[in-house]
Amino acid sequence: MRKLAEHLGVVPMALYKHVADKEELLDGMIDIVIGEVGPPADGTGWKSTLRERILSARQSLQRHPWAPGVIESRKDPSPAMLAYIDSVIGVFRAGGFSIGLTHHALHALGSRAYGFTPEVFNDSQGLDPQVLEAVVQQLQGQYPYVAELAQAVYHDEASVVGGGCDDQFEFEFALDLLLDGLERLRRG
Amino acid sequence: MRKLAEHLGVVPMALYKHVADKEELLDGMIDIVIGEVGPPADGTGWKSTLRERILSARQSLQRHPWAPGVIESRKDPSPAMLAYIDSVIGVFRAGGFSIGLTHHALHALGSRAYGFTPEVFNDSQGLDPQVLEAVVQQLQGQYPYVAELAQAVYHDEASVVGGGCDDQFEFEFALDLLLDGLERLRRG
DNA sequence: ACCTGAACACCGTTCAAGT
DNA sequence: ACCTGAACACCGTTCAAGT
Repeated sequence: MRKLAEHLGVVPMALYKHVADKEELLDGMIDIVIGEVGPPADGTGWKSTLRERILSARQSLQRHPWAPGVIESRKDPSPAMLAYIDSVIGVFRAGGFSIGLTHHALHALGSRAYGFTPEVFNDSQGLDPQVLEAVVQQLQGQYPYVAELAQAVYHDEASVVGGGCDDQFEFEFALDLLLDGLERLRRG
Repeated sequence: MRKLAEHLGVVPMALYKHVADKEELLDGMIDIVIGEVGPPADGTGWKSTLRERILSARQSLQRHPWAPGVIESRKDPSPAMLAYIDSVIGVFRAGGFSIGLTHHALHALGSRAYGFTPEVFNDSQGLDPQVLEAVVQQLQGQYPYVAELAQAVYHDEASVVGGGCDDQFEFEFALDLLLDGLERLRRG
């Protein structure tokens, strides 16, 4: 709040005439971001409709790196979140999913439904080949499998793409794994 | 830090003789939690081995509700995290997964590999039927699909289990969706 | 080796007051 | 209707000092 006030050239307490507290501010910020997500383009089957929509949400969120953390910290869904999730449920239902399966599907997608996945291990940024070599060397003894994986992901791909892994690919990989699995369950 | 110090009946600064800063304290705390996870019981195929291990990790984490949030906030993996993840990779590799597919699999599992999923919508706690009715009534207009789902999850199941959804079931549902999909890719 | 006290640089937020 | 100033109740952490 203090930083924002300073940025606006105003005293901290001036903000509290426009916003009840910090939580309300964050709620509003998220509402704007989610509101930027385009509507679902229908007519191509539930899977590709949902796929495009989720990837579109991902694009919106990528313009605001702070958003995932804030979204996770919300305790109640804001109106825009409800509207978005309502339309996602709508896609499932129109695609022939039962209410129960739709419910499980939402849980399975988790935050991915909003276009992001909170990453516990971050291996996406580029790494100096020399630093990598040293790290791998250190891991080798106690964590041989981690070392092997790090070697493969960074070193082997480094010559081609510049090292590290492709976040977009990983996101789509997991998304498709889930969507394909859900389609199978829907049919069964 | 101040709360912890008070809890220990000591002045805040006394803690800093045992720990460099708050981050180091949190690192140590999650090291202990991850260390509690039992070793993988081998000999039943990669899928059930990994399944049991992840569900065991989940059990450990459930004893410490603060753990998921702290794990996500770590920027570098602690030794126990590395050891755990090393053994998970080991299960994949022993099961015949290529390094590349193992890498994608880890990303797809995400925090689920550690036994938790950060939930963006929390519908697990029990709800007063009267409150539910009022909420559903309000949602009906603007968010019909959300209303329908809330109705189904809370009301219909309320007569049987007491309302809300079964976190354990949802976790296993998503986990199996991913593991089954990975098995299919491994074969292909 | 371990603990203490006072202080610093931060937070979000209240309250009473100003225009 | 909007902004201000001083203050409160918190944080994590430094520094110099005590046993």
